[in-house]
Amino acid sequence: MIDLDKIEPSNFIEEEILEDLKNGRSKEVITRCPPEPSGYWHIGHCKAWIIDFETAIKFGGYTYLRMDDTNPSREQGEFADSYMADLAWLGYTPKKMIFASEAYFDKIYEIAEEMIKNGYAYVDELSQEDQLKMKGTLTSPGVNSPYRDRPWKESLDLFRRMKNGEFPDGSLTLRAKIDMAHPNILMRDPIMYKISRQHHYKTGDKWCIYPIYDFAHPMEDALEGVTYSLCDITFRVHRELYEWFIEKGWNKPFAPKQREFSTLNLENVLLGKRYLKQLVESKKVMGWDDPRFLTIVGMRRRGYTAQGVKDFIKSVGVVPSESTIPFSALEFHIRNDLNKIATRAMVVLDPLKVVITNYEGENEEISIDNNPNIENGGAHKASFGKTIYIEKEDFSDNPPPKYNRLTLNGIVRLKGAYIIRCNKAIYKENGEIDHLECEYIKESKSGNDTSGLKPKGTIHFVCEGDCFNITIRNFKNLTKAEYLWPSKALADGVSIDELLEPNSMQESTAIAENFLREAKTEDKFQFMRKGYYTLDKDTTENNYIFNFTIGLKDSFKVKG
RNA sequence: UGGGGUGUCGCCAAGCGGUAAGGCACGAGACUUUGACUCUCGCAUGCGUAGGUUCGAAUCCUGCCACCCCAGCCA
Repeated sequence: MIDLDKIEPSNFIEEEILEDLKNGRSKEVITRCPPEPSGYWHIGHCKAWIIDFETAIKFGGYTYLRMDDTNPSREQGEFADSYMADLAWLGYTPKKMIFASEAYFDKIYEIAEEMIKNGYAYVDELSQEDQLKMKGTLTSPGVNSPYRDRPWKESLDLFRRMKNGEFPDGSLTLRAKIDMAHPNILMRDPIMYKISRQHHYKTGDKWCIYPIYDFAHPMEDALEGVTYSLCDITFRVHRELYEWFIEKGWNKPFAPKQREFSTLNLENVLLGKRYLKQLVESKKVMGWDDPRFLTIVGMRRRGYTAQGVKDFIKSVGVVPSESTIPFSALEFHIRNDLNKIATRAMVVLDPLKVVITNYEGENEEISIDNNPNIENGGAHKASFGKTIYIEKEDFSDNPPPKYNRLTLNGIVRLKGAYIIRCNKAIYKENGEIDHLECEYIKESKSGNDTSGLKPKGTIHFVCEGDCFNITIRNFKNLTKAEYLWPSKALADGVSIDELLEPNSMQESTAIAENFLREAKTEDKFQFMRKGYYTLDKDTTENNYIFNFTIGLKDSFKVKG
């Protein structure tokens, strides 16, 4: 049993729940994660699901995964499995996976009949256009339908015949009898059931009438025993209707509560389903799991961690007010988590050959810590020898101020190995550097340094004979930085080609220490001094592909 | 013009009548065999605005202003 006195509510919803629990309004916290199975989840959905699960967990309750599949024209069954996988990745296990259609259609229908008998609902014969005309406007009241006050027996008979398929699609509707002059337009006799002969992926052709969200959702919540139905702020105005249906349609001592929080708005991120779909279908990206997408599968392939995503969502907070989050806030949490878990490795992205002139014989073994931030994090073997490669940018024959790397006649430490001094740069005919000639300081071996030398910098390297070529997929933001709101830009008429950042994915080759051959798909690494990378699923034995996840912070600034 | 929601640092966000937490970003410095990490310091006389109540107001009251959402047989 949870000790209520020990719970610290972290937002306004939790405060209310705690209060309910303490005064007996609620006995337990049961939430639901109700996707409409019609597309892939993205980081925006994550916020809602994380709140659903975390809220329940905090109070010792649980969460159902409920497919909100009341509209046969939109849903496809193929997504259900992907949702389970996405939740598993986020680290959540639903109490049960439920298909609303399968589990509740019969009961919701019975409730509708009861409501007709109690005078709370009627069958309307008005066309969709006429209903719209009589709805009124934001500032003027609506007009009652001529069928509004027909005897309940007549409505019940018509409703049953609707169900039996006696009327064409769209000809009749079941409407809630509330108030056509209500200031909240949603309360002006909203539709509860429509006639639609579309094939449903789950219930097949069993039904030709389908309940509308506003009626179906509160009934599903109630039937399921959900105590807190958490949703985004869009539904704030629906709350009044939700409560009306609970009162008139459910009317039992227990009643679920709907509470709302604001949606997640991330700058520079394209999330609209139709736009992503367009990019996938036109092959401008690799698929729904393209690492440039912030779909869950995309983030996963990019190398983001579930923990990082969760930390980010939690940092944003649960409030009812709209907010806009800069992308750097997400990056901070991803980097932060990766720093804790990623294995360090040495990879040279842009190689410059270095010959150690005073080194003779076989390569020798050196040791690289897997992660200096983890106590007893272990280490792996690498090599040092006659020929090595360093980054081109780690050498300069004309160094800017405060340059801590290798210079002509300067010294630098090779990570995990020796201090070297550069004696000579050999140039090609075109003036570019071809390779360097350096000497190593024998008594400066890592962990055993008696040289007394104090180089200002440490650089990474790989050793010939103990390395292999890998493919790097470099990513930039999918859309141009000047479009803070990509979806809005598209809606405003900006073309997709104008919006897209050119060459946001580019492949290159790099040289990696042999240790990386052991990498498995989705393993996460920090290529020291460069950034975080993860092994892509496209990897083959002869072609290791690493996706660039995110760079390290870099406070070195070259002036001028 | 009706109804609902929201306004606290560049961006999030605590605050719930006792004198503005924290994080991101940014800047300065220390440390460092990753220019990472870590650490230290700086960063709102001010809480949309105008009044009022109070010994005391971001918090209570009143008026005004700004922004967002709502008229699918979508969710």
